[in-house]
Amino acid sequence: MDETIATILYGCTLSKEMEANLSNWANQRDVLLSKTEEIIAVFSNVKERLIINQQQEVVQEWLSNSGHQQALELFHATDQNMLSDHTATAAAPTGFTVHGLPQESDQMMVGDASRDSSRVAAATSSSSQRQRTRCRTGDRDRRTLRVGAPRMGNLELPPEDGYTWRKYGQKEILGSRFPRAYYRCTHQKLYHCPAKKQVQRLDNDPYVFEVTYRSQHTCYMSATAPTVPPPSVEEITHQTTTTLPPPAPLILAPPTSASLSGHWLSMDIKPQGDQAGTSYTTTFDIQRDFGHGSVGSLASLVTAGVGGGGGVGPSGGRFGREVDYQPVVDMADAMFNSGSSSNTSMDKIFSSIDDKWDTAEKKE
DNA sequence: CGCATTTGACCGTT
DNA sequence: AACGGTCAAATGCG
Repeated sequence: MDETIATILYGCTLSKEMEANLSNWANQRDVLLSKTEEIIAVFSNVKERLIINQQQEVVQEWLSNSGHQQALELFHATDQNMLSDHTATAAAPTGFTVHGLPQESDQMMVGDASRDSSRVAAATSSSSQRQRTRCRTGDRDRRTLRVGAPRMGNLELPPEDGYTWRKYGQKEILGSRFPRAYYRCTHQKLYHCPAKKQVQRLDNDPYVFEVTYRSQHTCYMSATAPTVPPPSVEEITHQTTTTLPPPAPLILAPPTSASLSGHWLSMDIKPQGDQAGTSYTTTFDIQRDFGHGSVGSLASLVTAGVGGGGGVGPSGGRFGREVDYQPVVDMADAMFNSGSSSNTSMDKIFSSIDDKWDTAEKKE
Protein backbone atom coordinates (compact mmCIF):
# COMPACT_ATOMS: atom_id res chain seq x y z
CA MET A 1 0.00 0.00 0.00
CA ASP A 2 2.95 2.24 0.61
CA GLU A 3 3.88 1.94 -3.00
CA THR A 4 0.40 2.92 -4.00
CA ILE A 5 0.58 6.04 -1.90
CA ALA A 6 3.96 6.81 -3.32
CA THR A 7 2.54 6.45 -6.77
CA ILE A 8 -0.33 8.79 -5.96
CA LEU A 9 2.09 11.34 -4.66
CA TYR A 10 4.16 11.01 -7.74
CA GLY A 11 1.08 11.59 -9.85
CA CYS A 12 0.29 14.70 -7.88
CA THR A 13 3.81 15.92 -8.38
CA LEU A 14 3.50 15.45 -12.09
CA SER A 15 0.20 17.30 -12.12
CA LYS A 16 1.69 20.20 -10.22
CA GLU A 17 4.63 20.26 -12.51
CA MET A 18 2.30 20.45 -15.43
CA GLU A 19 0.32 23.21 -13.84
CA ALA A 20 3.44 25.18 -13.10
CA ASN A 21 4.72 24.86 -16.61
CA LEU A 22 1.45 25.15 -18.37
CA SER A 23 2.15 28.56 -19.78
CA ASN A 24 5.45 27.35 -21.17
CA TRP A 25 4.01 24.20 -22.59
CA ALA A 26 0.80 25.63 -23.90
CA ASN A 27 2.08 25.64 -27.43
CA GLN A 28 4.07 22.48 -27.17
CA ARG A 29 1.66 19.79 -28.00
CA ASP A 30 4.20 17.03 -27.74
CA VAL A 31 5.23 18.01 -24.27
CA LEU A 32 1.66 18.29 -23.12
CA LEU A 33 0.94 14.99 -24.66
CA SER A 34 3.73 13.15 -23.00
CA LYS A 35 3.06 14.76 -19.66
CA THR A 36 -0.61 13.99 -19.85
CA GLU A 37 0.09 10.43 -20.70
CA GLU A 38 2.49 10.15 -17.88
CA ILE A 39 -0.06 11.44 -15.42
CA ILE A 40 -2.78 9.22 -16.72
CA ALA A 41 -0.52 6.24 -16.58
CA VAL A 42 0.44 6.93 -13.03
CA PHE A 43 -3.10 7.19 -11.83
CA SER A 44 -4.28 4.24 -13.80
CA ASN A 45 -1.53 2.35 -12.11
CA VAL A 46 -2.90 3.49 -8.80
CA LYS A 47 -6.39 2.46 -9.72
CA GLU A 48 -5.20 -0.89 -10.87
CA ARG A 49 -3.48 -1.50 -7.60
CA LEU A 50 -6.50 -0.47 -5.63
CA ILE A 51 -8.86 -2.57 -7.66
CA ILE A 52 -6.68 -5.59 -7.54
CA ASN A 53 -6.38 -5.29 -3.80
CA GLN A 54 -10.08 -4.86 -3.45
CA GLN A 55 -10.92 -7.72 -5.74
CA GLN A 56 -8.66 -10.07 -3.95
CA GLU A 57 -10.00 -9.11 -0.59
CA VAL A 58 -13.60 -9.39 -1.62
CA VAL A 59 -13.20 -12.62 -3.46
CA GLN A 60 -11.23 -14.19 -0.70
CA GLU A 61 -13.81 -13.12 1.80
CA TRP A 62 -16.66 -14.32 -0.32
CA LEU A 63 -15.02 -17.62 -0.88
CA SER A 64 -14.14 -18.13 2.70
CA ASN A 65 -17.75 -17.52 3.57
CA SER A 66 -19.38 -19.63 0.94
CA GLY A 67 -16.65 -21.91 -0.23
CA HIS A 68 -17.10 -21.50 -3.94
CA GLN A 69 -14.13 -23.47 -4.97
CA GLN A 70 -14.84 -23.36 -8.65
CA ALA A 71 -15.16 -19.66 -8.62
CA LEU A 72 -11.89 -19.43 -6.82
CA GLU A 73 -10.24 -21.40 -9.54
CA LEU A 74 -11.88 -19.28 -12.16
CA PHE A 75 -10.74 -16.17 -10.48
CA HIS A 76 -7.20 -17.33 -10.28
CA ALA A 77 -7.31 -18.64 -13.78
CA THR A 78 -8.50 -15.39 -15.25
CA ASP A 79 -6.09 -13.52 -13.13
CA GLN A 80 -3.35 -15.60 -14.52
CA ASN A 81 -4.48 -14.75 -17.98
CA MET A 82 -4.35 -11.10 -17.30
CA LEU A 83 -1.10 -11.45 -15.58
CA SER A 84 0.41 -13.17 -18.53
CA ASP A 85 -0.96 -10.54 -20.83
CA HIS A 86 0.47 -7.82 -18.75
CA THR A 87 3.78 -9.31 -18.21
CA ALA A 88 4.05 -10.16 -21.84
CA THR A 89 3.35 -6.58 -22.68
CA ALA A 90 5.66 -5.26 -20.10
CA ALA A 91 8.36 -7.54 -21.27
CA ALA A 92 7.98 -6.38 -24.81
CA PRO A 93 8.18 -2.67 -24.57
CA THR A 94 9.37 -2.06 -28.05
CA GLY A 95 5.90 -1.46 -29.27
CA PHE A 96 5.07 1.00 -26.59
CA THR A 97 6.13 4.52 -26.68
CA VAL A 98 4.85 7.33 -24.66
CA HIS A 99 4.90 9.60 -27.61
CA GLY A 100 3.01 7.23 -29.74
CA LEU A 101 3.69 6.53 -33.34
CA PRO A 102 5.73 3.52 -32.52
CA GLN A 103 7.11 1.19 -34.99
CA GLU A 104 5.06 -1.52 -36.45
CA SER A 105 4.89 -4.13 -33.83
CA ASP A 106 3.26 -7.41 -34.33
CA GLN A 107 3.84 -8.16 -30.73
CA MET A 108 1.15 -5.77 -29.98
CA MET A 109 -1.36 -7.76 -31.78
CA VAL A 110 -3.14 -10.58 -30.25
CA GLY A 111 -5.30 -13.35 -31.39
CA ASP A 112 -6.40 -13.69 -34.96
CA ALA A 113 -4.37 -10.95 -36.41
CA SER A 114 -1.17 -12.50 -35.31
CA ARG A 115 -2.36 -15.92 -36.17
CA ASP A 116 -2.55 -15.05 -39.81
CA SER A 117 0.69 -15.99 -41.30
CA SER A 118 0.55 -14.40 -44.68
CA ARG A 119 0.72 -10.70 -44.83
CA VAL A 120 0.33 -9.37 -48.30
CA ALA A 121 0.29 -5.68 -48.80
CA ALA A 122 -3.24 -4.48 -48.50
CA ALA A 123 -3.30 -2.00 -51.26
CA THR A 124 -6.97 -2.47 -51.73
CA SER A 125 -9.52 0.05 -50.83
CA SER A 126 -12.60 -1.36 -49.29
CA SER A 127 -14.83 0.33 -51.79
CA SER A 128 -14.10 -1.57 -54.89
CA GLN A 129 -17.55 -1.57 -56.24
CA ARG A 130 -19.00 -4.88 -57.17
CA GLN A 131 -16.15 -6.97 -56.15
CA ARG A 132 -16.33 -8.14 -52.62
CA THR A 133 -13.51 -7.10 -50.48
CA ARG A 134 -11.71 -10.15 -49.33
CA CYS A 135 -8.87 -9.04 -47.26
CA ARG A 136 -7.71 -12.17 -45.66
CA THR A 137 -4.43 -11.50 -47.31
CA GLY A 138 -4.57 -7.88 -46.36
CA ASP A 139 -4.27 -8.33 -42.70
CA ARG A 140 -2.05 -5.42 -42.30
CA ASP A 141 -5.31 -3.64 -42.27
CA ARG A 142 -6.34 -5.28 -39.07
CA ARG A 143 -5.63 -4.48 -35.52
CA THR A 144 -6.79 -6.38 -32.56
CA LEU A 145 -7.26 -5.36 -29.02
CA ARG A 146 -8.78 -6.88 -26.00
CA VAL A 147 -11.26 -5.18 -23.84
CA GLY A 148 -12.78 -6.34 -20.66
CA ALA A 149 -16.44 -7.08 -20.45
CA PRO A 150 -18.36 -5.64 -17.58
CA ARG A 151 -18.66 -8.12 -14.79
CA MET A 152 -22.19 -7.11 -14.35
CA GLY A 153 -24.90 -6.67 -16.87
CA ASN A 154 -25.15 -8.27 -20.21
CA LEU A 155 -22.02 -10.11 -21.09
CA GLU A 156 -23.23 -10.62 -24.61
CA LEU A 157 -22.97 -6.98 -25.39
CA PRO A 158 -19.82 -5.97 -27.13
CA PRO A 159 -17.80 -3.27 -25.47
CA GLU A 160 -18.53 0.24 -26.55
CA ASP A 161 -15.80 2.17 -28.22
CA GLY A 162 -17.39 5.44 -29.12
CA TYR A 163 -18.51 4.61 -32.58
CA THR A 164 -21.83 3.35 -33.66
CA TRP A 165 -21.77 -0.01 -35.33
CA ARG A 166 -24.24 -2.06 -37.20
CA LYS A 167 -24.01 -5.77 -36.99
CA TYR A 168 -24.01 -7.46 -40.33
CA GLY A 169 -23.05 -10.98 -39.53
CA GLN A 170 -22.16 -13.55 -36.97
CA LYS A 171 -20.29 -16.72 -37.44
CA GLU A 172 -19.20 -19.72 -35.56
CA ILE A 173 -15.47 -19.86 -35.70
CA LEU A 174 -13.66 -23.11 -35.74
CA GLY A 175 -12.02 -23.79 -32.45
CA SER A 176 -13.82 -21.02 -30.67
CA ARG A 177 -16.52 -21.51 -28.15
CA PHE A 178 -18.09 -18.20 -28.94
CA PRO A 179 -19.26 -16.89 -32.28
CA ARG A 180 -17.60 -13.95 -33.91
CA ALA A 181 -19.75 -10.93 -34.59
CA TYR A 182 -19.15 -8.67 -37.54
CA TYR A 183 -19.91 -4.98 -37.41
CA ARG A 184 -19.61 -2.16 -39.84
CA CYS A 185 -19.90 1.52 -39.22
CA THR A 186 -23.49 2.66 -39.01
CA HIS A 187 -22.61 5.52 -41.30
CA GLN A 188 -21.23 3.31 -43.98
CA LYS A 189 -23.92 4.21 -46.43
CA LEU A 190 -24.19 7.87 -45.62
CA TYR A 191 -20.52 8.62 -45.56
CA HIS A 192 -19.07 5.58 -47.21
CA CYS A 193 -17.26 4.89 -44.02
CA PRO A 194 -15.31 1.67 -44.45
CA ALA A 195 -14.65 0.99 -40.82
CA LYS A 196 -15.46 -2.45 -39.57
CA LYS A 197 -14.84 -4.46 -36.53
CA GLN A 198 -15.11 -8.00 -35.34
CA VAL A 199 -15.90 -8.91 -31.82
CA GLN A 200 -15.22 -12.22 -30.25
CA ARG A 201 -15.09 -13.42 -26.73
CA LEU A 202 -12.02 -15.26 -25.72
CA ASP A 203 -12.31 -18.95 -25.24
CA ASN A 204 -10.42 -19.02 -22.04
CA ASP A 205 -11.80 -15.81 -20.67
CA PRO A 206 -15.39 -14.91 -21.44
CA TYR A 207 -14.87 -11.67 -19.62
CA VAL A 208 -12.62 -10.40 -22.33
CA PHE A 209 -13.61 -9.42 -25.80
CA GLU A 210 -11.18 -9.48 -28.60
CA VAL A 211 -12.01 -6.67 -30.95
CA THR A 212 -10.46 -6.49 -34.37
CA TYR A 213 -10.74 -3.21 -36.19
CA ARG A 214 -10.39 -2.90 -39.90
CA SER A 215 -10.12 0.27 -41.90
CA GLN A 216 -10.56 3.68 -40.51
CA HIS A 217 -13.57 5.81 -39.89
CA THR A 218 -14.11 8.48 -42.45
CA CYS A 219 -17.69 9.26 -41.61
CA TYR A 220 -17.00 12.35 -39.55
CA MET A 221 -14.97 13.91 -42.31
CA SER A 222 -18.05 14.61 -44.32
CA ALA A 223 -19.43 18.10 -44.13
CA THR A 224 -22.70 16.60 -43.07
CA ALA A 225 -21.15 14.16 -40.76
CA PRO A 226 -21.62 14.17 -37.04
CA THR A 227 -20.15 17.24 -35.49
CA VAL A 228 -18.55 15.62 -32.52
CA PRO A 229 -16.85 12.51 -33.64
CA PRO A 230 -15.08 10.29 -31.25
CA PRO A 231 -11.35 10.76 -31.25
CA SER A 232 -10.22 9.58 -34.56
CA VAL A 233 -7.09 7.75 -35.21
CA GLU A 234 -5.70 10.71 -36.94
CA GLU A 235 -6.59 13.02 -34.14
CA ILE A 236 -5.14 10.74 -31.61
CA THR A 237 -2.06 10.26 -33.60
CA HIS A 238 -1.37 13.87 -34.17
CA GLN A 239 -2.58 15.29 -30.98
CA THR A 240 -2.09 12.75 -28.35
CA THR A 241 -1.55 9.15 -27.96
CA THR A 242 -4.22 8.25 -25.56
CA THR A 243 -2.96 6.39 -22.65
CA LEU A 244 -5.85 4.24 -21.98
CA PRO A 245 -5.46 2.00 -19.07
CA PRO A 246 -2.11 0.55 -19.62
CA PRO A 247 -1.82 -3.15 -19.49
CA ALA A 248 -1.15 -2.66 -15.89
CA PRO A 249 1.76 -4.70 -14.84
CA LEU A 250 1.00 -6.44 -11.66
CA ILE A 251 4.56 -6.32 -10.70
CA LEU A 252 5.67 -2.79 -10.77
CA ALA A 253 8.82 -1.01 -10.13
CA PRO A 254 8.63 1.78 -7.63
CA PRO A 255 7.24 4.90 -9.18
CA THR A 256 10.40 6.38 -10.32
CA SER A 257 10.39 8.79 -13.13
CA ALA A 258 12.11 6.30 -15.30
CA SER A 259 9.66 3.55 -14.75
CA LEU A 260 6.60 5.69 -14.96
CA SER A 261 7.51 7.53 -18.04
CA GLY A 262 8.69 4.32 -19.38
CA HIS A 263 7.39 1.61 -21.49
CA TRP A 264 4.67 -0.23 -19.75
CA LEU A 265 2.27 2.55 -20.08
CA SER A 266 0.72 3.71 -23.21
CA MET A 267 -1.58 2.83 -25.89
CA ASP A 268 -0.36 2.56 -29.31
CA ILE A 269 -2.10 4.08 -32.23
CA LYS A 270 -0.53 4.29 -35.54
CA PRO A 271 -1.78 5.26 -38.92
CA GLN A 272 -0.56 3.32 -41.85
CA GLY A 273 -1.60 4.96 -45.01
CA ASP A 274 -4.55 7.03 -45.78
CA GLN A 275 -8.26 6.93 -45.81
CA ALA A 276 -9.99 3.68 -46.31
CA GLY A 277 -6.85 1.71 -46.48
CA THR A 278 -5.54 2.97 -43.25
CA SER A 279 -5.05 0.84 -40.31
CA TYR A 280 -4.02 1.51 -36.85
CA THR A 281 -2.83 -0.07 -33.74
CA THR A 282 -4.51 0.20 -30.45
CA THR A 283 -3.54 -1.85 -27.57
CA PHE A 284 -4.88 -1.69 -24.14
CA ASP A 285 -6.55 -3.70 -21.54
CA ILE A 286 -9.33 -2.71 -19.34
CA GLN A 287 -9.02 -3.67 -15.80
CA ARG A 288 -11.02 -6.52 -14.60
CA ASP A 289 -13.71 -5.51 -12.32
CA PHE A 290 -15.92 -7.28 -9.96
CA GLY A 291 -18.37 -4.49 -9.85
CA HIS A 292 -16.84 -2.14 -7.37
CA GLY A 293 -16.76 1.54 -7.51
CA SER A 294 -14.05 3.30 -9.30
CA VAL A 295 -11.50 5.50 -7.75
CA GLY A 296 -12.58 8.61 -9.45
CA SER A 297 -12.32 10.40 -12.67
CA LEU A 298 -9.04 10.52 -14.41
CA ALA A 299 -10.34 13.31 -16.53
CA SER A 300 -11.06 15.22 -13.42
CA LEU A 301 -7.72 14.47 -12.01
CA VAL A 302 -5.93 15.56 -15.09
CA THR A 303 -8.14 18.52 -15.50
CA ALA A 304 -7.58 19.55 -11.96
CA GLY A 305 -3.89 19.17 -12.36
CA VAL A 306 -3.78 21.22 -15.47
CA GLY A 307 -6.30 23.84 -14.80
CA GLY A 308 -5.48 24.14 -11.20
CA GLY A 309 -9.09 24.89 -10.53
CA GLY A 310 -10.03 21.45 -9.51
CA GLY A 311 -12.97 21.55 -11.81
CA VAL A 312 -14.75 18.40 -12.52
CA GLY A 313 -16.19 17.70 -15.87
CA PRO A 314 -15.91 19.30 -19.21
CA SER A 315 -16.30 22.82 -17.98
CA GLY A 316 -13.14 22.71 -15.98
CA GLY A 317 -10.03 24.46 -17.04
CA ARG A 318 -8.41 22.59 -19.78
CA PHE A 319 -5.70 23.08 -22.25
CA GLY A 320 -5.87 25.93 -24.63
CA ARG A 321 -6.93 23.46 -27.25
CA GLU A 322 -9.55 21.82 -25.30
CA VAL A 323 -11.33 20.58 -28.33
CA ASP A 324 -8.26 18.67 -29.17
CA TYR A 325 -7.74 17.02 -25.89
CA GLN A 326 -11.05 16.56 -24.29
CA PRO A 327 -12.21 13.57 -26.31
CA VAL A 328 -9.07 11.81 -25.40
CA VAL A 329 -9.32 12.62 -21.77
CA ASP A 330 -12.92 11.64 -21.77
CA MET A 331 -12.11 8.43 -23.45
CA ALA A 332 -9.41 7.70 -20.99
CA ASP A 333 -11.71 8.53 -18.18
CA ALA A 334 -14.39 6.35 -19.59
CA MET A 335 -12.02 3.53 -20.07
CA PHE A 336 -10.68 3.83 -16.61
CA ASN A 337 -14.12 3.69 -15.19
CA SER A 338 -15.58 1.20 -17.54
CA GLY A 339 -16.70 -2.02 -16.12
CA SER A 340 -17.12 -0.60 -12.74
CA SER A 341 -20.39 -0.67 -10.99
CA SER A 342 -20.88 2.99 -11.45
CA ASN A 343 -20.63 2.27 -15.13
CA THR A 344 -21.68 5.70 -16.11
CA SER A 345 -18.83 7.51 -17.67
CA MET A 346 -18.73 5.52 -20.82
CA ASP A 347 -22.43 5.78 -21.20
CA LYS A 348 -22.35 9.47 -20.59
CA ILE A 349 -19.69 10.11 -23.08
CA PHE A 350 -20.93 7.88 -25.77
CA SER A 351 -24.54 8.62 -25.30
CA SER A 352 -23.79 12.26 -25.71
CA ILE A 353 -21.77 11.52 -28.74
CA ASP A 354 -24.42 9.27 -30.09
CA ASP A 355 -27.05 11.83 -29.40
CA LYS A 356 -25.20 14.37 -31.38
CA TRP A 357 -24.63 11.93 -34.13
CA ASP A 358 -28.19 10.92 -34.16
CA THR A 359 -29.53 14.40 -34.20
CA ALA A 360 -27.09 15.42 -36.83
CA GLU A 361 -28.11 12.49 -38.86
CA LYS A 362 -31.77 13.12 -38.45
CA LYS A 363 -31.36 16.61 -39.74
CA GLU A 364 -30.30 15.16 -43.01
C1' DC B 1 -42.08 3.12 -41.51
C1' DG B 2 -37.31 3.04 -40.82
C1' DC B 3 -33.63 1.01 -38.79
C1' DA B 4 -31.15 -2.79 -36.51
C1' DT B 5 -30.46 -7.66 -35.88
C1' DT B 6 -30.59 -12.46 -37.21
C1' DT B 7 -29.28 -16.09 -40.02
C1' DG B 8 -28.67 -19.06 -44.02
C1' DA B 9 -26.49 -18.68 -48.39
C1' DC B 10 -22.92 -17.19 -51.18
C1' DC B 11 -18.22 -16.48 -52.49
C1' DG B 12 -13.08 -15.59 -52.19
C1' DT B 13 -8.99 -17.26 -50.04
C1' DT B 14 -6.12 -20.72 -48.43
C1' DA C 1 -12.91 -28.57 -49.50
C1' DA C 2 -12.80 -25.93 -45.45
C1' DC C 3 -12.95 -21.72 -43.53
C1' DG C 4 -13.96 -16.97 -42.85
C1' DG C 5 -16.18 -12.70 -44.39
C1' DT C 6 -20.13 -10.65 -46.49
C1' DC C 7 -24.71 -10.35 -48.48
C1' DA C 8 -29.45 -9.95 -48.18
C1' DA C 9 -34.07 -11.57 -47.00
C1' DA C 10 -36.69 -12.17 -42.97
C1' DT C 11 -37.80 -10.56 -38.70
C1' DG C 12 -38.14 -7.55 -34.67
C1' DC C 13 -38.46 -3.23 -32.41
C1' DG C 14 -39.55 1.62 -31.38
